[in-house]
Amino acid sequence: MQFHLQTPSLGERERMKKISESTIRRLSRYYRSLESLVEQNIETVSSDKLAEMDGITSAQVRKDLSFFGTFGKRGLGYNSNTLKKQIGEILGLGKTWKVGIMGAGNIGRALVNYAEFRKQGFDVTLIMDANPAVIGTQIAHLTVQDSRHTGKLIKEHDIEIGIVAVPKENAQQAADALIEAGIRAILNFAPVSIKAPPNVQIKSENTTIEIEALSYFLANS
Amino acid sequence: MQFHLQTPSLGERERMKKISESTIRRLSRYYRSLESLVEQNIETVSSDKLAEMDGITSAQVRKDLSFFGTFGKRGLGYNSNTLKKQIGEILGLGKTWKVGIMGAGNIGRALVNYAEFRKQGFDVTLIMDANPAVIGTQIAHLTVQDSRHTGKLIKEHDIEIGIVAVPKENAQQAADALIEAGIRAILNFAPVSIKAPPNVQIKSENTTIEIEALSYFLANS
DNA sequence: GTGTGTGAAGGGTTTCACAGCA
DNA sequence: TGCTGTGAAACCCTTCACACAC
Repeated sequence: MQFHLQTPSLGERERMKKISESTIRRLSRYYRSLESLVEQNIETVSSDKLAEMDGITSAQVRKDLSFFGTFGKRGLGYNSNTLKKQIGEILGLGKTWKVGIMGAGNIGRALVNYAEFRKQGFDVTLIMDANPAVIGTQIAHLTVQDSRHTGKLIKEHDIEIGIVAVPKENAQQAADALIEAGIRAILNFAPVSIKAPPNVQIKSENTTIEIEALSYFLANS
Repeated sequence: MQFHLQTPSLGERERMKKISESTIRRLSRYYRSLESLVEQNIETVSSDKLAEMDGITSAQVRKDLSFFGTFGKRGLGYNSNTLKKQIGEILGLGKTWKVGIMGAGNIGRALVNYAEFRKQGFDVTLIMDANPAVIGTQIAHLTVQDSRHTGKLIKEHDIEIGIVAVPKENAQQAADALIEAGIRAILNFAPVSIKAPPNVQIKSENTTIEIEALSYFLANS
């Protein structure tokens, strides 16, 4: 892949200065913007345009990209489709990731049907719950499995990313079961922070925090 | 309220150095941790303990609080219940905020029933959709309203916080309708960035970004 | 001329370390 | 003694500004 000629390899990148969390998140945004440009058949894009689409500065866009290689043509800009693929590669979207969900409540069920996931290569192939009344029921193409067998199920389904979608009281326990089963990347929807060893990556989606930030804004302006 | 004696008033705070987004988000986390301590009848807490619960440093906790006043007793720590109330006050949780949802799909429906919202004083009293097949149907205690009447509905229900839970193609348009109706705080669940005038605050919940950050981590380690 | 890539400057946030008070 | 509150230092991230390539 031509891409690899201009981009540092994984090994090199590991030796390099650590890439910041915010850069990664913006990359994900650029990716989405580029997707939309490609759909509209817009072949070329400048850092200025990309910045405007995401409400940031063009210098930020160029700096973010510069950590991973040089992707543009001076005086011209970037090829939308090529840049999209290159960012996709950086983000690890080149492969399909197998995703397993812990908790078949509102959130768990919604995520099984979340079209954006499959579109980006996240394949939900397992959903588990502890409630006997829920185990065995069908959610789209999946049958809810018994979370007492987490270890076995995770291995059988080759799950690489775990999602915690259980009530906050059980969140740590659910995460522990996933980690125990070898999962090293967890997306947590419960409104508590989860403890994990440093080799396990946890990201949280916490609606309460977002809406309280809005509350703060409204209360203080 | 005794609290106001030691804490800068809104007016004072406005004149002060702007509080960072991350500080606000951490405040929201401390609030949740304190809630749990209060439930366990733990009366006193140190910045160290609070930090440990949230996986950060104690200096960070003390610094965050110091922007708003002095809440602790040297050599002792903080009173859990008092600090909880004080942070709640800062975050504007002293009042009930009326919330309106745009979009009665999976996410919209899940949010109507989200217990954590009501618990923190966010009261969902309106849900709207554009689809005639959905308008008029019941979701818990709410009847789905016609989004063509957004302006009127928002005013009738005194909505202060809007939630965008429509497909990404319609997200900007949905936000525009809310802003047009006078909404100044929007929580966006669509995976696109929304443009708004500077006096309107937008927070986004973007699951795709979080899971792609996990993908990056797995692909690069 | 146009827009990228990037060192250097600037700004902001976190961590340090300790004075001060219970 | 123990833990808070906080200036100062360290660190990190963003913005600037311009050489350079197309």
